[in-house]
This record gives sequence, C-alpha cells and structure tokens, in this order.
Amino acid sequence: MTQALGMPRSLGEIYGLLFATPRPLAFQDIVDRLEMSKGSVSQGLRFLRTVGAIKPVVVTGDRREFFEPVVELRQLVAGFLRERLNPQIETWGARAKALKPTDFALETLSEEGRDTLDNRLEKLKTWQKRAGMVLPMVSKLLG
Amino acid sequence: MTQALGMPRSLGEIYGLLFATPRPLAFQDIVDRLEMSKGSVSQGLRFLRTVGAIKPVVVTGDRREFFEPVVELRQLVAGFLRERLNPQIETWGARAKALKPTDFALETLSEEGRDTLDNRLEKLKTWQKRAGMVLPMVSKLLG
DNA sequence: GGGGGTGTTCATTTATAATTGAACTTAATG
DNA sequence: CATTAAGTTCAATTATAAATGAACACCCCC
Repeated sequence: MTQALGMPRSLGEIYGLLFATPRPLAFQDIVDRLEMSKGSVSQGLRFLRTVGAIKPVVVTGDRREFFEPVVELRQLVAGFLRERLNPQIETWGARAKALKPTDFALETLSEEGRDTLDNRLEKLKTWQKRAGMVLPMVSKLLG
Repeated sequence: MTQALGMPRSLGEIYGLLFATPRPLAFQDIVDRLEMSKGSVSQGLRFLRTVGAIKPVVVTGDRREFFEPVVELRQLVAGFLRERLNPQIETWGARAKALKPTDFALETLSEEGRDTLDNRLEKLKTWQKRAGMVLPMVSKLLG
C-alpha cells in the first residue's frame, strides 16, 4: 500500500514489523530485524511519526524510545491527507487562483478558444474548493 | 499532483498540455510541443485513457486520433481509485483474510501477545471493508 | 569530563522507475 | 501492392529516488 501511494517500501516494512509484533519495539530492534541501515530506520520512523502512523511508548528504566503502530484507519488516512495531499492541493490551488487566461494560453486564440479556457480555469478553481471540503469528510467517514 | 499520487511527471505534462489547449490535439502535436519521445507519449496516452482522464475525439477527414481532457473532477478521481487504489486494496484484503495469527507472529507469544495480534488481524479486515465502502462515496461527493 | 549507548545527518552508492529510440505493426492511399 | 504516415513495443539508457554507512551530536552515568 505505501508504494501504491507513492511512498518508499521501507516505510511499509517498518510499519508492518511494528504491526506484526505485539509489543513496542526500539530503534535497534527494527534495524536488526529488518536488516536495514540505521539511516533508513531513522528517516522512516521520523516520517511515520509525522504522519501519525506510529506512536512513541516510554518504557520506564530504559532510555531507548519504543514505538507502537497506530491501528486506527482514520488516523492513518488523516495523517496521509494532512501531510502529503493537502500541502500539494494548497500550493496548486494558490497557483490556479493567480492564473489568468493569458498566462494560460499556449497559442493565439479564437474567441471560442478563449471561452473554453475561461471555463477550464474556472474548473481548476472549483476542483480546489471541492477537494478542500471533501478530504476532511473522508477521514471522518473512515473513523 | 500526478507525482504526489505516485505517477510519472510525463502524465501530468501531457494532461496539462491538453488542458491548456482549447482544441483537441493529436499524438504528434504532443510529441512536438513537449519535445517528448513517441514512446513516452504513447504510454502516457494509454494510461490517461485507461483512467478516463482524456477522451478520444474523431476529426472527420483526418485519420489521426485526437484527444481532449476530461475536466470533471469526479471522473478523474473515480478513475484513479478504480485503476490504482482498488486493485491494491483487493489483493491486500484477500491476503488479510487468508492470514492466521500463527502465520503472522514474528516470535513466540505470551497469551496477551496472542490477543493483541488477534485484535490487529481483525483491524486489518475492517480496514478493508471500510475502504471498500468509503471509496465509492468519495467519487460521488466530488461529483 | 571521558566513555558507551542511542539516535541523526548527509554525501555517496545502489536500486528503481521513467524515458528514449530504433524496429516493428497497422492501416490508409495512390 | 508498394509507400507512407500513425502509433506501438520493448530493450537499452538515463534520470530519479531510496538505502547505506561513516561521521557526527546528544545525553546520561560514573
């Protein structure tokens, strides 16, 4: 799944290992078990944390950080939308707003052509609005 | 956006060109304008067609195939879900169903551990069900 | 304030995915 | 039926993204 959504396989491996282990794991556990470099694990864990797919667990008397998977689909999806999709949609929407048909045209236009482009430019803006409204609903529906 | 969703940039370029041109374009037009190889354009158009992001237009008296962008967000999203996400979710769901906790365990388990894994395995199955229900709704909401 | 364990950073290497281009198919045309 | 234009295929190349690993910071404890 991580690959279908354009993320590295290693993320899926780390999450999968945590998911398949009924106790929290520490950094080094993951390195050993997956035979993965410390660099990859470090970056993978950071990303998984920022999207809220794992949560740190404190084990008293052990200064290592342990991790547990977040298993609520809603949280996983919400994190993906928030961190990956929304930022893209926002920068893209901002550009769409700034566009004028004249910027947009790739060739000299007939009047009909200008109308078509005006229409499409409007579409672009409504896309952005709809996406902004619907994505939050998706997380809710999955919760 | 195509890149955010894990697709090649060239797809976005082709779609963008069609979107920014208020008349249908032929294969060779795209090759010329984007200075892209025939191979890439051929594959790009094929993909865009299978996800329903462009539609062929017949121009009488011209044996070339022309293409127009599909500008309905709903159709674009539906195509992406249908061709990219759903197949993944299905194979993934099928594997989840076939899994038994014993396949799943990466180590010898306490009783508590077995419970945790049973739980997670259940989660996996509900994920699949929810995804199957919600994704079609998403297309509708965007329509 | 040195030493060992824990984790991060980032330049280099490696693996993966995308693009090219030449050879090929298909179909229309004279 | 030879010719030419339109589009496809796929092995080789190139570009991009991910993984590695060595050097570096950060405690904490004695």
